[in-house]
Amino acid sequence: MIDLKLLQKDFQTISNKLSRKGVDAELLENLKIKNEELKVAKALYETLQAAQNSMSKDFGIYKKEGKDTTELKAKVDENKIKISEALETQRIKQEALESLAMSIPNIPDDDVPEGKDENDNVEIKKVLTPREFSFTPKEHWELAEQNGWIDFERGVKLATSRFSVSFGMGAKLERALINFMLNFNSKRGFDEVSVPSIVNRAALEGTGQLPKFEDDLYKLQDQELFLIPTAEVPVTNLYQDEILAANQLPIKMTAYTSCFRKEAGAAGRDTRGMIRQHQFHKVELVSITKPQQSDEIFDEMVQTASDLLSALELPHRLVRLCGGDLGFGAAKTIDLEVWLPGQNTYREISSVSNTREFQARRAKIRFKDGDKNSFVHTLNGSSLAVGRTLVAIMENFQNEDGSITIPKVLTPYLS
RNA sequence: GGAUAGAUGGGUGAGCGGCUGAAACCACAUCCCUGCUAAGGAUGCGUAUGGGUAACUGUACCGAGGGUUCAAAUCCCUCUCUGUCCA
Repeated sequence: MIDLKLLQKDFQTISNKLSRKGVDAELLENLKIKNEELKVAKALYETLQAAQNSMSKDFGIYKKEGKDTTELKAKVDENKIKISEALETQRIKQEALESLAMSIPNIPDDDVPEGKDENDNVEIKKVLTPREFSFTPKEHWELAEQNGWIDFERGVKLATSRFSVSFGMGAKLERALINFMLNFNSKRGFDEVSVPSIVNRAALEGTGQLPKFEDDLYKLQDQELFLIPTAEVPVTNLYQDEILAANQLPIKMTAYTSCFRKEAGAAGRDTRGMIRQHQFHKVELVSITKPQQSDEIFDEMVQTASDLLSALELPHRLVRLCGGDLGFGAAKTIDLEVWLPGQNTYREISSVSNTREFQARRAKIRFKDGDKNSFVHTLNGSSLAVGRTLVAIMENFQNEDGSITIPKVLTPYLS
């Protein structure tokens, strides 16, 4: 959630910044007005309530002293009607404000490039050089089927389209990758956690998936519970509504979970293969930091994901997302894109974001900042998407006969 | 699924419907005293939000949501969660 005080104080700046994320100034104007209206309504209610409280106190004193309370009672009853009216207006204003405020995305950092969509993202650097093939490299689905690693039809049989099944070495490799990634991240100081795959509405509101993106989520039929679209949700919300001690920070965590996404609006995109599935494995990094250390930790997370790809000998590049491509909660994001020779292109395999205090404000995650409480910064990033890593391994390590060489670092995990 | 007990501030744990935003203890912070593997004393110490330069002060919050009342942590209802017992 954006800082309403800041909006009130420096409307133009906020509005300019958010316009880069495609937020209409009118919407913000509206938010500002709603905020002011709420303040007025609250002030009225509180004044009336103060009067009521003081009269009630008098009432007690009167009774004790045996004085007549008829007149006071009349006054108090009259005031009571005004209070209930004032309270109702305040409640309506509050709801209006909240529902609007919760749907406004985070303010992008100043160094976020201008741009409309992914075509305006800015490459930072390439890491490792893609190998030269003496033959035409195949795409991963062909290799996956040829090697008997992945069965797309049977996934559909069990569930629906965009589900797949891994067999044999395909399944083993997935498991090896998960373990390798978790160990790698642990060595970099990210503590391993294992969390629920189902979360409640408050958790999703905390990280920003709700209320705006309910269509992307799988929801349980009988309860207000959802399948997680990313481990970011349960892991970040671990500290929801808590005030952390300054010396607890930074908290750096890594978690493996399955992720579930409806991929609404992705019709026709990546329909073939396992680039875009409804269920996929992912190892995530989440950090909770003091504001002044979040940039440093952000870089550390990007570096960790990049080093992980390098350890797997996968060529990749770092891309700074432009304003228009930035996610709802992100102030800045760097994507890691892995080279896929079969597709002859770089594809997203990790996305590292600093949400600054956007999620912390929603999830009420604070820390003791000297003698006052401040919001923490929260960051998240994949390290890495397992399915896409498997895809990258297949395409980069393929041989002319369609067989696949296993990256050296994974062999200890496969014995 | 049924029965029953419970849910209070960082922790333990009091709390007659009004003087309770909440005793006490622990923890924590600052200071004092003293000095030896310690102890003692003083003060402060919940969260959010409004007003005020500040001192200070208004409002709300004792699992959540409703209700009764001039007045609710305290009474009533519903729900959630936890413990125990039964199936």
